[in-house]
Amino acid sequence: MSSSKRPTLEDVARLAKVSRATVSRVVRNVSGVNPDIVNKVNEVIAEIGFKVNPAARALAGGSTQTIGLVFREKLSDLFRNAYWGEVLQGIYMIFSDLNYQLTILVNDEDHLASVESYLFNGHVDGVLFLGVDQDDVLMQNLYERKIPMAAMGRPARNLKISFVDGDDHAGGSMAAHKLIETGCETLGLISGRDDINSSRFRVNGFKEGMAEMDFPTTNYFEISGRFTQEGAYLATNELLNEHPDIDGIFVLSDLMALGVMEALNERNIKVPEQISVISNDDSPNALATSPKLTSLGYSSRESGQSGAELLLDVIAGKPTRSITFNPYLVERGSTKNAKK
Amino acid sequence: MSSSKRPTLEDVARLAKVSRATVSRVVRNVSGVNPDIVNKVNEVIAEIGFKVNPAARALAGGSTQTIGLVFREKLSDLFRNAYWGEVLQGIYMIFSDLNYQLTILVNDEDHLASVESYLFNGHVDGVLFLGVDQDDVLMQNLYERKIPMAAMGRPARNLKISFVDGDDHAGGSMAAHKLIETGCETLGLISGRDDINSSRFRVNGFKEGMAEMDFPTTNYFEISGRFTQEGAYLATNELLNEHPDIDGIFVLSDLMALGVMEALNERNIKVPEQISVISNDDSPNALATSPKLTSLGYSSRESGQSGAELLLDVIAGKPTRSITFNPYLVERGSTKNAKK
DNA sequence: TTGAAAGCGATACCAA
DNA sequence: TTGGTATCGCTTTCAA
Repeated sequence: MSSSKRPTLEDVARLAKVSRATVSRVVRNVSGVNPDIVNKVNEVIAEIGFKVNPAARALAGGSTQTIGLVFREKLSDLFRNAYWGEVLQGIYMIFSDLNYQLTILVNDEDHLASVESYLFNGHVDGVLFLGVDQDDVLMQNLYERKIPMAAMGRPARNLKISFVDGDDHAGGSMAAHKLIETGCETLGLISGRDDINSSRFRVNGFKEGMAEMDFPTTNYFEISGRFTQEGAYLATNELLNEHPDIDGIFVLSDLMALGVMEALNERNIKVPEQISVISNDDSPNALATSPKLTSLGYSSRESGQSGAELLLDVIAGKPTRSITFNPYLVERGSTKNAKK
Repeated sequence: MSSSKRPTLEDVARLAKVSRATVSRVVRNVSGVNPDIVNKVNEVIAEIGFKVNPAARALAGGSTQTIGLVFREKLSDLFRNAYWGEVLQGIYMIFSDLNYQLTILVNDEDHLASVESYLFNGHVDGVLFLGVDQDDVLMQNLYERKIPMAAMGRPARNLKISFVDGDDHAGGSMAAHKLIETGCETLGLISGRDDINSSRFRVNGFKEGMAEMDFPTTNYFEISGRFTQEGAYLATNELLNEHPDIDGIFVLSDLMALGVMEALNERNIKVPEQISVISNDDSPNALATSPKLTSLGYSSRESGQSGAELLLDVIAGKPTRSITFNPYLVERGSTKNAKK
């Protein structure tokens, strides 16, 4: 009796005794259809288990129901950073509820051309950037083509796109205050990469925090850990070789903090007795060390949700906007208590 | 002059003075087309920058060029496990070269229905499982519908599907040998979840290893860490409370090992002097502890590549097959040297 | 080996 | 508010 093929709009139309156009309207929730007809059509749809064919829809000019997720790091690096897992979880929650598919795109030199061609060719309804470079070619190009997008992280200033970000500047400042308040007298900062905005912002915030506390700039030393565990390990050793009197370290990510702790451990330096450490992300990585890390964070899962919602708004044609999350400091074992 | 729209097959056909059908053949690399024509067509394609429209292709019954990646864990948990990053990196390498898109699917209770409907509705050419449950409803259902698939990990025995796996049994055995050889006399094992095959296999392998070494079963204790860091932390404490004389621990994943080390640290137990620890995965997580973890591994990135290739074969209609990677033991600081 | 033409299953414009 | 219908761009018989 029933054909072996999947039911189509046409089948629904025939059974409901209406036109395909009407069924299409019902399916897309277009207003202005007689409620009785809506019910009738929905009944038939449920009965025969109709599902729109996304390929047909896309071809006919409708939405693709897919979102391009652009990662800035190699996937293997990405997965070392539990922070992104939280973000992604938030993103997935929003999109999967709306039946959007997420497709993985890696924004590195090897894949730039293919990713770009993919994105330019109408495969996606919008693009969400996980992390932003200072000078992002892909983002720039997509921007020019007016492809709907949003970013987790602050884009270069000349791009008017929606984004969500932690207030990195404020976070950096908080770290400085905390370290100084707990008695540190010589500070080291393990930075990430200057081409990444959030990295620079945190550094600047840290400096401002020191200034606010009238901390002498001569007692402050900075080095890059390149946002990798290994890089931070090396950086820490270099930093301490040159400035053995450092007693407080601010490191810009939990992942790098792993490298810092490793170096400190090897040197038999007690944390926080000899050196206090403040990290950034408040990710599960911050719990993996001993002592556990005092870390700056903001709700990463929630921020992922916000990013998804921002993108959805852009796709819907709403104006771009941005959301900033205030940082909080989770005090764990790697810092001392504030002095009176 | 040039229309603002993307060039289509038809445009190519016109310019090359052949039929659409012929162009289609050239594009799909179908054999039996006059070489001269192939060249001509390819020239035109390059010239006007033609790209096939995937929606049209899919609608017309061709491939979708997308692969469904099925994750078994919540994304936030997944990202705590650097192991999967390596696997995914390998997978991405293969598929991105072939212009396949990867779409993220999470196989948990909340999403089962939507994921299933997505997969059943011809959105993908094939499905790759990242991790396998003992009793995987989704896999079972896809199997019945004969949707091309492959798995990272060993599926339930009644499903004839392609998979790649480490030899978990052998790995478990190696761990037992190593621990016993280095002088441990009371062994604890932090298992994962019994419903996950690789977990059970490792446990069985471990037991067999003990038997081979004539190790008394009365000196062996087992507890589940549920494959989470927190779970392993709790499990370790419970285990040591009941059996304080344990001097060797085998824990089934690096992630869980983080929890084990945390517990050991809190108890001021020296590793490996008082307790030796062997972990499993040889992932970046194994480097995050102090001392670093001796861990069982097999090339995870390579295995990801193999998984991708296996799936591609299935999609191409080749028979199912499986690949087993032999485990190796990376000795780091958490174990002692073997006694003479 | 090549071409003609019939779909594939929606969307959206234009009338009614 | 509803329906008719052209259209999207490609694949795939079937003939020639």
